[in-house]
Order: sequence, then C-alpha cells, then structure tokens
Amino acid sequence: MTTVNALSEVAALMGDPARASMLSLLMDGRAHTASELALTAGITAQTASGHLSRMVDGNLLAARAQGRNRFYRLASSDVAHAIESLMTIAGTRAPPASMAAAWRRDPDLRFCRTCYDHLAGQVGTAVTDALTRSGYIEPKGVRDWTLTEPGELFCKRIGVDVPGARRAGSRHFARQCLDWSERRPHISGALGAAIADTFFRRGWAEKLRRSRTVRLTDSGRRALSSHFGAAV
Amino acid sequence: MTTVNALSEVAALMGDPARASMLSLLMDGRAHTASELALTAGITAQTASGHLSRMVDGNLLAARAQGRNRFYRLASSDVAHAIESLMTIAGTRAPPASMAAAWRRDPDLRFCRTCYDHLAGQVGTAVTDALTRSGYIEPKGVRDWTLTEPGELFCKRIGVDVPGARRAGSRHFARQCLDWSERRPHISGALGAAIADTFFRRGWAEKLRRSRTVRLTDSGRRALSSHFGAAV
DNA sequence: AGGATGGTTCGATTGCCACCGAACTATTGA
DNA sequence: TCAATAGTTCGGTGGCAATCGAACCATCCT
Repeated sequence: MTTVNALSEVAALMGDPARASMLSLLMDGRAHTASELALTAGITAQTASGHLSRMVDGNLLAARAQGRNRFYRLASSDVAHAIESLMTIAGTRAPPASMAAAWRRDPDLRFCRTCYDHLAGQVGTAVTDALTRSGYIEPKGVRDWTLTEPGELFCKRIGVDVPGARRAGSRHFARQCLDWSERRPHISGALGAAIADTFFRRGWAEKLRRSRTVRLTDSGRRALSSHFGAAV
Repeated sequence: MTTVNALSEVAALMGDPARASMLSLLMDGRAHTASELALTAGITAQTASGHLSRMVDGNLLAARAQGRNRFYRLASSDVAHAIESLMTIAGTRAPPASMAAAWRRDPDLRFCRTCYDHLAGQVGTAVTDALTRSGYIEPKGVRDWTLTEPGELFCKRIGVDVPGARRAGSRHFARQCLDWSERRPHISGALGAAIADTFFRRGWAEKLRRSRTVRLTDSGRRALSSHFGAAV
C-alpha cells in the first residue's frame, strides 16, 4: 500500500493546474526562477513558493540558490519522462523545445567557454549530460557529483587524470555549477578541470586568446560523438 | 494552456489514493469488476462508481458490461506506461532501506512481472538487454526500438508473431518502457506483448493468479540461456 | 547606510471534491 | 412472481488545499 500512496502523491503533485504549468515550462530542461514560474502559472509569488517547496519535498524539483534568485529545475530525467508519458495520454505532444532558436544569437560564447577552469556553455552541459546519462557520474547531495566505478574506467580510457584531481588538496572534487546560459548544471571542481584539460591536451578544443570563448575542433566534435554519444 | 490543463487533469485523476489503488490493481493488464475495485480501494461501491466513470471519461479506463457485472480495464498501454513511470519516481522517493524492505517482501515481483501485457522486472530487462546485445533490436529515437533484420529472423525462429504485432492497429510497435524496479528500459508495445505471449505459450513462464507476478519455469530458464544467452 | 528586488512564512478565506446514506435500475436465479 | 446481487444516481456533509494580503528575510545596488 505504501507504493500506492507514493503513486497517488506524485500524481497529485502533478495534478494541480498551477504546478502542471510550472512543470511544463521546466520540461525545456533548464532551470527557472521562482518568479518566472509564478508568472507562467498565473499565480502570485507566495502561492508559487508554496507549490515549489512542495515539489522539492516530493523530489520532483531541485532548487539552487544563486544570488537572490532561486533556480528550480526538474529533479531528474525520470521526472521528465513521467511528465512526457502523462502528456502522451493527455493527447498533447511534448513541447517542441525549440528554445535553442532563441540562443542562436551570440553563439560562440554560449556554445563553449571556460568557467574559471572547466568547460561551460552548450558543450559543458552536453558533456555533463552525457556523463550523467551513461551513469558515469551521479548527483551527490545538492551540489556535488559522485564519479561511479564505470565513470572511473571511462575517465581512464579517454585520458582524464582522476588521481591527480583527487590529489588536488582541499579543492572540491566534482561540483555542480549552474550554467548561466544553459541554466542547467555542468561539472566543475577538480574533476571538471581535469576533463577540460583533457579536451585541450588532446586537441579537442582550443582557447581563443583574450577571451573565455573556446573553439571546439573537428576532432573534438568527433570525440564528443564517439566517446560521449553527444551531438552539439 | 489547453495542453497544460490536459496534463494536470490526467495527473489529478491518478492523484487520488482510491483511484491510484484501483489503477495499481489494473496494472496486471486484466479487467476487474467495479466491486472488486471498490474493495481493494477500501471505499463503498457508490464512491467507486463515481471514480470509475470519471476515469472512463478521462480515457484512463475502458468499461465493458457483462451480465450484471461491469468490467473495467486500463484504456491503453500508454496508460500503463504512464503509471509505471510515475511509480519509478515514486520509488526513488523512498529511502533505500525501505525500498530494499519492499523488495525483500516481494522479491518475486521484482524478479519477473507483467507490465500491462509485456514482461518486466529482471527477466524483462534481461531479455531486452540480450536482444540489444545481439543486435536484434536497436534504440530508435528516445522511446522506440527498431527490430533489425537478424532480429526479425530470431523472432521467427523462437516463435514470436512479428507480422501479428505489426498488424496491431495503431498500437506502437516496439517501445522503450522504463522499468521501475530495474530502472532500465525493457521492451513494450505490440512486439513486447508478442514476446511475452511467446513466453507464456511455450511454457517458459506462467502468470500467478491475482497478481502481476510471473513465475519463470525451468524450461524458461533454459530458454533464456540458450536462445537469449542470458542468465538470471 | 538605505532602497529595491526576489523569495518565503503566516493566517484567513473559499471552493472544490471525496465520501457515505438512501433510493433507484438492471440482471440473475428460484 | 419475488428475492438477491451488481451497479448507478442523488443530496448533504466534511475536510483539505489553493489562493491571496500582509509581514518578513536575504541579497544586490548605489
């Protein structure tokens, strides 16, 4: 019976019109602020706040404070999957997700850049998504990642210096860093830096002078496809 | 807005404890009478009747009158899929300890069960993994499989009615269905049902009465090993 | 510092809906 | 024909939860 209650609780969380429209917006895979979500749901900020904290409690959403904003995103791809399957029987198709078109302006910096010493932008999040999807890294707590056993092997295979990253003093090993253009987390910390280093060392990417912009080379594009199963 | 409302309406239908337990019972893929459903939900017949007609209106259930009984079943495999995916995130909510306890309580269910009309659990994912590993099926898009040429031959060899599955009206041919206990995809859709049917027809597996649990027979275990190269 | 912005908490109101008792229809069986 | 069983419809009740105004906290900006 516990499982039944859990089922109805999750479904009930999605069963309120205001919460459903928030979830719909979040189906673009990005993180959105509380006020943004309140606006699209057509409710006041107070009400939205209540809904959001309930959905965080229910493990539907994950929240992250950044400055005075608070960003909410879907807690996992499982949640997205469930919403999609509900939309299927509701007779509506998943949103076209052509948000990408809006970001076409100013492509270079959004496409790939360094964030301190690790990769950010579309490439950074694509790499992170790929690692997550393959089960190489898993979210740990609110702002860290765990490198799994298969992930360790994968890193060794492509030449990421994991032992070196572990040795990096008191520095955090693998952190979730919110990407400001993609509004989703990418991997940072010592491991993120080691991954970026691999990209530069193997000629997959090169830093442009006097800029945070990073150019993905042709071999980098191939490596993304073959090693990460990601297309950008 | 329509699309959001539709989403919340469907979710709200599943979001009531009484309706959720009815849906859970119906996940065995069979039809049940109104009083049977009322009993498992722990409510009176009148209340159940209201719930049931609402779910029929909402295209979650289909009803068929037979004598003075009225049988209800899930309206489509899409509904079953949506429920499964909700169970997936509902399962992650529970801490690992209680999850393990639930599995300990019913290890058979985790081992092999029907998900609407196809195989799920360890056996379901093992079969799917084996088909993938042998190149008999390949992921197509995010939620479908392609049956390859060798796969077609293999199905013919072991007696899976592929032409029949292809003929199955507007039903999806081969879908990726996320397994809530294994947290990996297994094969569903018309082809998944045809494969399950083969298991039952050839005596490799048998349904346990009044339950979604499926027992793998000895010959089924041998078949898994010889035909699929899988051990469970 | 102090104002502006983003977000949350609290309390009170309101409307919806799950529930049951009672009465009703339909089918079966004697 | 009558009695029993399965199911539905109707009306009234009760509880829960979505909502907003108001006050409050945190952060940013000048």
